Parts: sequence; structure tokens; C-alpha cells
Amino acid sequence: MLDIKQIRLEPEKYRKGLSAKGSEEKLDELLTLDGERRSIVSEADQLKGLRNRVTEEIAALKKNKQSADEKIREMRQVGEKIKELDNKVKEIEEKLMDIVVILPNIPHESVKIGRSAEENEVVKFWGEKPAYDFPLKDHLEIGDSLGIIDFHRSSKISGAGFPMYVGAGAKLERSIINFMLDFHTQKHDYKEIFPPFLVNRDSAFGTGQLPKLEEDMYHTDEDDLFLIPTAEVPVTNIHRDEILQENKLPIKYTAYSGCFRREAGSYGKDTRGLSRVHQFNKVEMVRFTTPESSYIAHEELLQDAEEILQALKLHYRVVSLCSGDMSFAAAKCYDIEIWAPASQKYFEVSSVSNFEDFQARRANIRYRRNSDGKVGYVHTLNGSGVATPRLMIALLETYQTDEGKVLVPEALQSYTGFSLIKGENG
RNA sequence: GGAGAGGUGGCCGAGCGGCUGAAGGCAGCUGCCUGCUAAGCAGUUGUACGAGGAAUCGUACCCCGGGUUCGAAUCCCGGCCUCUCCGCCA
Repeated sequence: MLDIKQIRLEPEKYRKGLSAKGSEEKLDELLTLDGERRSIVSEADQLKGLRNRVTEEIAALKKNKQSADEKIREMRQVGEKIKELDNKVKEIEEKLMDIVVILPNIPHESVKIGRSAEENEVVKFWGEKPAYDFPLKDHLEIGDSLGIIDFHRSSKISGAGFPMYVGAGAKLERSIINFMLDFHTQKHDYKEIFPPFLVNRDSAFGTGQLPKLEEDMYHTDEDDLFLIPTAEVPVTNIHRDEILQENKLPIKYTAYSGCFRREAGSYGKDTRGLSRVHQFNKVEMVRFTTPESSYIAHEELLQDAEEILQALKLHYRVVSLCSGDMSFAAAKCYDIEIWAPASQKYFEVSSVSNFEDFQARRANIRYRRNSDGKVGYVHTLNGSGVATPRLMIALLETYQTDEGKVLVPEALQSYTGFSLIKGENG
């Protein structure tokens, strides 16, 4: 959520920022409403001040057993006027909130202005596209022929987009998750969290999923809970409505969760196999920092995610998103895209974002500064470290052998207990 | 799901419809004092919105939302949450 006071002080900065994200049209209405609100609040405050003073006088008169009827009659009218003004304020504030909650964050100054993914910039390559001297199978053929991913039966059970891993495939998936959690907790000192997978409205609002992205989430009507699209939601909300001590910062959490996405509006895109699914596994990293250190933390977070792919020796590139391709809440975002040699494509496996104080405002996450004891909003960041389905695509396609089997990357072997997937089909 | 208890400041905890932004304690900060440590004495310490260059001032906030009243932490109604007991259950 943006700060109305800041918008009032620097309207042109926000006009520019919002237009870079393609949503500046509500700004003037917002400023008008804000002005109205302030003048009515001030009028109401004056009347309340009057009432408070006279009310004391009434109390004094009554104490002395004198008549206060005259003043009581006056205050009855003042009270009605106050109620009227308060109602007007409430009405305006509702309109104001309706606008503020759908305004996206504005991009950081280092972010390129652009309209869509075509204008993103590749900022880094790691490793190289591997070469093969035999015809490659894509991950679907591999999963099917080895019997380690069963899409046919899972669609019977749940529908399209709900992958089911079997035998060595299931073990591999679980090993990847454990490997990543251990990596982050042991190498980079993240604290492990195992969060709830269903969250309430306040939590979904806090990280920015609500109100704009409601239709992208699965919802349970009976209890009004949302299935989480990412562990970012519960983990960021751990500190909702809290004031943290500055010396507790930075806070670094990592969490495994199932992720559930309706993917409404993306029908027909990437529908094959594991590239776009309704349920998947992901290990997420979340950080809470001071405003001064969030951009350093952002670079570190990117590196923490990259190191997972480096440990697995998988070729990838890093993309810096342009303003128009960034998500609602982000001020700056890197995507990590992994190379899948049979599909001949880079797949996004991680999104590393700095939200600055945008989520902190929504979720009311603050910290008390050591220097002057004042409170301010923290900065929140998160990055996937990483999502498994597309990692699985790259892994199966990269490590396949000419016999149609799959080698297990060395870093995972102590988790899987095997070094070659020979398949479940005998 | 049924029955009961309760939600007050960083924490614990008191609170008669007006003198309560809120007693008292703990913790923190400042000063004094004591050779050190511990203790002691005095003072001080919430958040948000608005006005002003600033010191400061006004308003709101005792889980949330309504209501009664000249006036609500305190009374009434609705909701949420926590705890205890019973039931059900992996």
C-alpha cells in the first residue's frame, strides 16, 4: 500500500511511478478525496474539542448541584453534527481505501521502464547450454517412460494441473525440497518455518493478493480461508501488527509449502506437463530488513537462490524485470530462468523481489529504531529458492542419458540414496 | 459441535458512566547517590491522524463493529480471537 501522505507531498513522483506500472488514472481522484477528508476531519475535531470542554463543565455543574440543562441541550445538537461529519469522513475513507488498495507499488529508480516481458533485461548467464550426441526426450516423455510422474491418474483424481510423482520421482521431489531447506538454513542462516497452508483474509491482504488477485486463489467458502499461492503469504504475515526491535533485524526465514494457484486467465498457455500447474511445491525465502539495507539484501537473496542451481549444476540466466512486467507489490524484481535442453526454453523457477514498505504498510509490520526509539515500517523481500516443477523439468531433461534414464545430481544423492533413476516400469 | 471464563500500554495487572491516555508493578531511559556489584532516591517513557518552521497544540485509540448518553475502557447488541471442560477425530 502506498502512503497517501507521501503522494500528497510528491504527486508527480507517484504519477510517474504509477504510469510506469500502467495504473496512474486514479491518482487525481485520490488527491481530491484526501483533501476533502482532511477538511472535514478538521471541522469534526474542532466540534469534538468543544464537546469535551463543555462536557467537563457539565460535570462540574452537576457536582455543585446546579442545572446543566441548557448546555446539555446545546451539546445534543453538537453531537448530532459530529455524528454527521464522522459519517461523511467514513464514507470518504472507504472510497479512498478502495483506490489505495488497488494501486500497485511504484518501481525503484534502478528499474527499467517498460510495458511487458519483451523489455526485460537479461543481466547474467551462469553455466552453458549442455550438448548431447543423442536425441533428447522432453520431461513429459521421461516422466512417463520411467513411470515417475503420473499425469493420467492425477487428472483422474483431481483434474489437469495436479502432478503426481511416483516411486523414484516422489523420492526425488522430496529430496529436492529437503536439500534446499538444508542449504538455506545451514549455509545462509535462514530460520526454517513450516507454515499453515490456508490463510485468512487479513493475511492475503497483507502481502497484496487481495483484493486484486482474489480470483487467482482457491477459496474455502465455509470458513473464508484461502489456499496459499506461495509460502510468502503466511511467512510474511508472521509479524503482521508487530513492532520489531531494530537489533532483531534482519530476520531471515525459509519455508517449504505446497502452493495452490487457480491460474485463471492463463488457459492455453504452457499447458503441457509441469510448466504450469495448480499445485506445486516450493521453498521460499523471506526477509525483513531496515529500509537502508533492503537493496543489499535483495542482491543477497538473488545469490542465495542462484546457489541452489549452481549446486545442482544447472544452466540458468537472471532477468531484471521492467516496470510493466513486475508484480503488483514489487518495487524491484529479478527472475531466475532455468534452461531445459529438450524443450529448448528457459523456465522461470524463482522470482526475487523487494517490496520496500509496500507489504509492511498493508500488514502493519514496523520496527523500533535503535538510534531514536521511533517506529517505522520495515522492508520485506522474498525469493523462491526455488519452485520445484520447472526445476524438475530442467533436471530431468539436462541429466537424461542415451538409455532414457536420469542421473541424479551429486548434491542430491545423499538425499535420494540413489544416483541413477532407472524407472518404475521395470 | 456443546458448556463456561476472558480479551486494558513493551510485559504483568487495577479500573465507581465524568477528576483515566489510563492506578500499581516490571522493563527501558535521564539525573543524583553509593569505592565496585546489588540496592536506593527523583524524574521520564504509547500509536495514528490533523494544524504549525519549531517548541507545541487539537482529535482519536483500553480486541473489532454498531448502539444508549451532554459524556463510554466502564452500560447494551453483534462479531472475532484465546483459554478450560465435554464430544468428535488423524
